[in-house]
Amino acid sequence: MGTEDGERVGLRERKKQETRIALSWAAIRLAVERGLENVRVEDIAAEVGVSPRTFNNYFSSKGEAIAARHLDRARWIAAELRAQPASKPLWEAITDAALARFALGQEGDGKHTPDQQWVAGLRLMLAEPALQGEFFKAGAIAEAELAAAVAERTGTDVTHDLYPRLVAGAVGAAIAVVMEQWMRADPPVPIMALLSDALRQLAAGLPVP
Amino acid sequence: MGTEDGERVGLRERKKQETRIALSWAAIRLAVERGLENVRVEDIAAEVGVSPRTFNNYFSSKGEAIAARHLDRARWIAAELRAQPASKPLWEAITDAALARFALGQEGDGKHTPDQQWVAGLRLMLAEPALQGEFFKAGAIAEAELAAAVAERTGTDVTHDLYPRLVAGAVGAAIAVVMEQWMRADPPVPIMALLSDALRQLAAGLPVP
DNA sequence: AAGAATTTTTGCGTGACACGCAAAAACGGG
DNA sequence: CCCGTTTTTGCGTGTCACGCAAAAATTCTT
Repeated sequence: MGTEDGERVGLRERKKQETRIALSWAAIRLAVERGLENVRVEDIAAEVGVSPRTFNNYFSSKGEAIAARHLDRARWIAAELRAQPASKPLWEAITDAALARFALGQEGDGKHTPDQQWVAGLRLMLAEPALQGEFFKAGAIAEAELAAAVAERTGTDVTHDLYPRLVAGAVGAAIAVVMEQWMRADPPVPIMALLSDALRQLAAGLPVP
Repeated sequence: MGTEDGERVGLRERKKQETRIALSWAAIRLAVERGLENVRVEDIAAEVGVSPRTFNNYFSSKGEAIAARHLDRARWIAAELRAQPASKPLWEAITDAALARFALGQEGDGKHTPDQQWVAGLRLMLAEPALQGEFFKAGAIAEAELAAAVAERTGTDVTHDLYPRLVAGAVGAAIAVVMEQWMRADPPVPIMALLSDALRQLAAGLPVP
């Protein structure tokens, strides 16, 4: 066991992550192009230049592969919260953390969003019933990590106290609602505005408007 | 078409609902007893006295069958909210509606809970990764109905306003957290207490305790 | 009440999938 | 440059979801 914990990225791990991500993106791209039903596992594997059997070494289903990108992205929110200065009040920190993760796709100029692919994937996951389960499951995993981060920050206990998971759940729900709303806003509205608005309402106790 | 809208329950629909529910319960019971992996669709169908093919006329997967009971139960919360007097403030109405739906399994006497089966199913759905997706999906459907009820009551618009879905999402998350906490509370704690506490915290803006 | 018209159930066939297992290939370290 | 470990791959198997059309059941019509 040569290196300690600090440098855990063996050149091998790196490679694995790369194919993992490549498989995930390939799955999304193909599903968006031809529709989920017209994509076989075989196609995804071929796209990445890997055997069909190998696909199942990374993901146990098409849906999991597609949701993987969403999961990774959602995980980062918890990490971002931990990175916030401890002095910042909780809700402010949460808002900043969430906003930091969504600083994308909001410029209206000619610049084509690089995450257009991700948005398409999101739209797909919300539309296809076969994917919705995986989508929510990913959200739940991210919420668990967020709950841990909240517990850390507030000095509460994830297993005994309701509070951290309550916060994580509410925030997760808010993000989900915001993303959905943002995707079908006909006169496009900046996602940051929606998000900070939603979180503000949450922290205000969701009073009847 | 003889009867109006009032009596829409044809004797036929009734029968369908019955087999649907029977299939669902059978799926839960078998999965709880032997573990999900050791239950084939064939077994569930046999249990109800119906052909395997018919099972798939009702549910498109084992998971969906198991989650069906949860879905039905969750749906009732929206209905219960609509039944609350319009004069009651929103959060009070929501709390009462939710509590009404969970007035079960909380007596500590020798009486064996009739919903023990349901609790076992719930535990199963949270434990088995293959079921979690369906579980959350059911929650999302119920949340959508709850959002509609909230919109009705508050005079907001489900499609344009963030508010009703925000409330529904937060309440859904709270219920999920409460159920999870309740199921693994070692000194059993009444679910009603947990639930009203969680909702109170929500309505208070989730201040750091 | 008997036949007609729906609706539901069923059987069969098909395409796809997830996964266990063991051989083969790739890779990293000494 | 060879050895041990990890990863990839091929193959076989059991399960599953679903389309389709015949058969059975149930409701409606007159």
